[in-house]
Amino acid sequence: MFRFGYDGVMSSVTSAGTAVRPLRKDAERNRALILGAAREVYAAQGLDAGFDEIARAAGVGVGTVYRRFPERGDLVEALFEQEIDAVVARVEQAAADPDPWRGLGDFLRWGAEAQAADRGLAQVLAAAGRGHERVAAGRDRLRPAVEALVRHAQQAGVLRDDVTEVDLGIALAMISQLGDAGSSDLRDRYVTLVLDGLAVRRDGPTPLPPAQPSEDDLACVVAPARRHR
Amino acid sequence: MFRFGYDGVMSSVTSAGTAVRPLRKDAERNRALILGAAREVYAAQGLDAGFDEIARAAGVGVGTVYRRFPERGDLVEALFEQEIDAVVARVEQAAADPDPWRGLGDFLRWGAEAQAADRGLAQVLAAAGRGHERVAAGRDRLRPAVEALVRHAQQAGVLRDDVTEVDLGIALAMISQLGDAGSSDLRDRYVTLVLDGLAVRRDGPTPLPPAQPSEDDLACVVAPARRHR
Amino acid sequence: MFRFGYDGVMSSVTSAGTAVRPLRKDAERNRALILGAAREVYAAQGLDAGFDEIARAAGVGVGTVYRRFPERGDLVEALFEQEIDAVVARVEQAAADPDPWRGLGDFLRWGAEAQAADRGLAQVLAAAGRGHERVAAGRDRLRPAVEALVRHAQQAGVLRDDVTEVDLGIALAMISQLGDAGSSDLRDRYVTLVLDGLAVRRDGPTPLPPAQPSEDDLACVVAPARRHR
Amino acid sequence: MFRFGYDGVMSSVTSAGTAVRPLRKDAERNRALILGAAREVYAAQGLDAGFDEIARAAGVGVGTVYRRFPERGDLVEALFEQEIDAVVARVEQAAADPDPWRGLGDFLRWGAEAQAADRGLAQVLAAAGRGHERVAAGRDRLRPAVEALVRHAQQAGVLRDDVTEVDLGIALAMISQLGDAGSSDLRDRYVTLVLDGLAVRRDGPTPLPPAQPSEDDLACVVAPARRHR
DNA sequence: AATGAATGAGCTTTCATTCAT
DNA sequence: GATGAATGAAAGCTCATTCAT
Repeated sequence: MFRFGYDGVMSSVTSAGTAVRPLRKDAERNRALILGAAREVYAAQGLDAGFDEIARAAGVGVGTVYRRFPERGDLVEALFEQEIDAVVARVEQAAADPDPWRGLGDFLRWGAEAQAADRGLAQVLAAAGRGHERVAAGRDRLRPAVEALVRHAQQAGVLRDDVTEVDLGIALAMISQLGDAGSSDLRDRYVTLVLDGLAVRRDGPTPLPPAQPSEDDLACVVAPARRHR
Repeated sequence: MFRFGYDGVMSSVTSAGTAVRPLRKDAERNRALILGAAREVYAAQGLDAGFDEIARAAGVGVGTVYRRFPERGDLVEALFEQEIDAVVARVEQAAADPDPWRGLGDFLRWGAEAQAADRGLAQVLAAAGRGHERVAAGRDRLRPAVEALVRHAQQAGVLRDDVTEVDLGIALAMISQLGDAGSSDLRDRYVTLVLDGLAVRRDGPTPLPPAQPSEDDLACVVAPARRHR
Repeated sequence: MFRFGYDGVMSSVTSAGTAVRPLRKDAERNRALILGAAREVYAAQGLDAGFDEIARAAGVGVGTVYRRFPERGDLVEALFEQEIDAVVARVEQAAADPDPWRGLGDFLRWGAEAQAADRGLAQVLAAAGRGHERVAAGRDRLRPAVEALVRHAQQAGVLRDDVTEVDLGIALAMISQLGDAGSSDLRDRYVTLVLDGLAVRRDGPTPLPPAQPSEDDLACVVAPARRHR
Repeated sequence: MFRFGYDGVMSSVTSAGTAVRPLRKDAERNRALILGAAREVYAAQGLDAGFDEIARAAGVGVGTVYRRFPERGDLVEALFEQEIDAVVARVEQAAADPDPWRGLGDFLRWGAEAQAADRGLAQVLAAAGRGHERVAAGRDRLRPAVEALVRHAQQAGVLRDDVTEVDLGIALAMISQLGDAGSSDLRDRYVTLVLDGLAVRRDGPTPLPPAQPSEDDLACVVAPARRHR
């Protein structure tokens, strides 16, 4: 589903392969607790959540969070690094689909759901260019996978030739604007619309689920960019 | 261009026609000052800006802002009411275009620019369902105009039949995710993509400006949902 | 005795004569409360005391302290400005003494007591060169008075000619090292020693009070530069 | 010059001769490392420096510092014990000078420099009475030496008869107020002043180096009791 | 015994809202 | 009705000390 589990990779080796001194066992455990809690809290509240709250959710002291992630960006980066793995996996799966168009659609639908379920993920992914080393490294891992997905679909003649890997990322960002309020069906509706825009050619529109968005779906489907308290 | 001017309508009468006790002249003047300042401040900083800042920009005390708009939502609503007029005007202009497809495209392009230029507008529009009375009233004025735009385009056989007025609002919201960092050309690229999705049928893709989004356009085009400090 | 009272000067005019917009009456009252509390707290604990404590002592919220004195230095400066008035007054009184030597001695003895009674004063005076505008202004007011004191004593042929106003300040700083633990008599002992160093010539030592410093007077007379917790 | 070297005395036996269970060899090594580091860190930052910093400088864990010196005072005491040896040596050298006045002066000048060079030493010496057993023991070793110095100078008729060993300690403490900012010459100026106060009689003032303390020497010569941040 | 990770109280600072003037 | 000073809860962060490894 849409939870990104801790991948179990010992953090003594970052995904990029850089070797660092392994953490003590308890420190490692806490690091994992913190990342897990951060994911949960960020998912629910977005990246603005305070360290205090994350610490409480993780069952550790604030100091511990600060020790492990001296600045907020460090935590976001570490989270990004974990989540990027899940995204990469999903992209590769999509690229491997014998029907490239279905693969592409599945990926976008998944992205819509994942971002709807995890407010923080959407922000982290939107930040995919900012931040530094590790985020860059994450993007470096992501890029080839998305490129493959795009290439396959283009070679199959279903995805328009003038879009690139970057465009797919931006499409995902636009889709993330669909918040978590509406139904999954409703989100599909707009993913389908975007997909129709990405298609090489169409003889007619792809049927849009659901039948009709209700009058106040607008009210509820758009991501509450920010509560107006 | 993308500034929404104060429409001059005495606020002693809401657009919906409800009569309320008119404000003293100086109070009315302050109300206008505050709304003007709010638009300016919200445009630059988004709806998170504090009342303090708005008060300073308006040249009044914070207390005055609170008296006039007891809660933040009230101010957003009042702003929405003003801005909705500009949007309505733009939609009507679009609907009047002899070429309905061009009208639709022009409107979306305008919406992309307007929201890029005014961070608060994007949030206000996204909030188009929340809030109560006055927002509802605003939407009531907006709906027919957008419906006309949609109907015209559909009757001309260019806009797919399965989209409604609501879908256009949501499309606008998705587009608002494209922040103000990239070029206008870059924004057009994605508006074009969405338009291609909205078209009834296409024999091929509409050329996308600009030639190619650079690798880090992703970084800069997506609206910084929130700085991660 | 060694308390420096609020001088009652409306703070709408700084001692240096610069005119500023007068504070609202209640703000002025709070300002005075804060300064009074700060003096009390600083006297007892030194300049390291937190704003929280001062706010509590003053009976106002922390925010009020921050509003009035955005950074710690501002508060110290304001305090310095008030206290400098008391010092100037004392110096002038000393300089007016028909017996210049007695005047000088009285002043140093007073300085020893005042600094013993107010740990913060000692630090503020020691800072007499650091800090900025207002401190500089304070020193400018202080200098002529001390110069007069020095000049009178030198013209009377009792104070050595090779010392200046600056030396007196430094002597005071050295004396401040005698904390508040010992008796006033004990402090006098060392003031007398310094005075004997400042005298033009002596046929013999001036009698030192008290008879004999006890073995552990050393322990208790020296200012606890810092508790070793 | 003003560094106090570790005297090499095995600390398994306190200077006072009390036998305690000897430490394991590695523990003993760590103890020495910690003391060395503490001296260095305290010299630079004063006694407020945290155990963390000392541990890092010593290359051991904080826990080790706490095990060896359960409270800060213990470390200060141990340091005092080491440094007292250097002071004793210097006092004895001064007392042995054929010219007792020169000996006394040299000692005070040395004390001024040593304390200026080592912010922690000044505080440790000022603490010469607080703390318990070991400090008392240290003082017991120091006292006779200083008494000898005083006695010699008094017998030679140059040092006033009404001062004692204790007074010399306090004079040193006063001198320590002269920080490390000014020149050595400047410090000499005030040592000379104090010496003039200690002299039995003078026909005139001893020339004070340097010619004139500049206006802002006051600012820089006085030990910054504490930064006001 | 050594280690350094964990702790959490405490201090600083901000800011949305209230309220005395 | 207008003002902006006051408020105090809340968030950020540090650091002396403890304790699991």
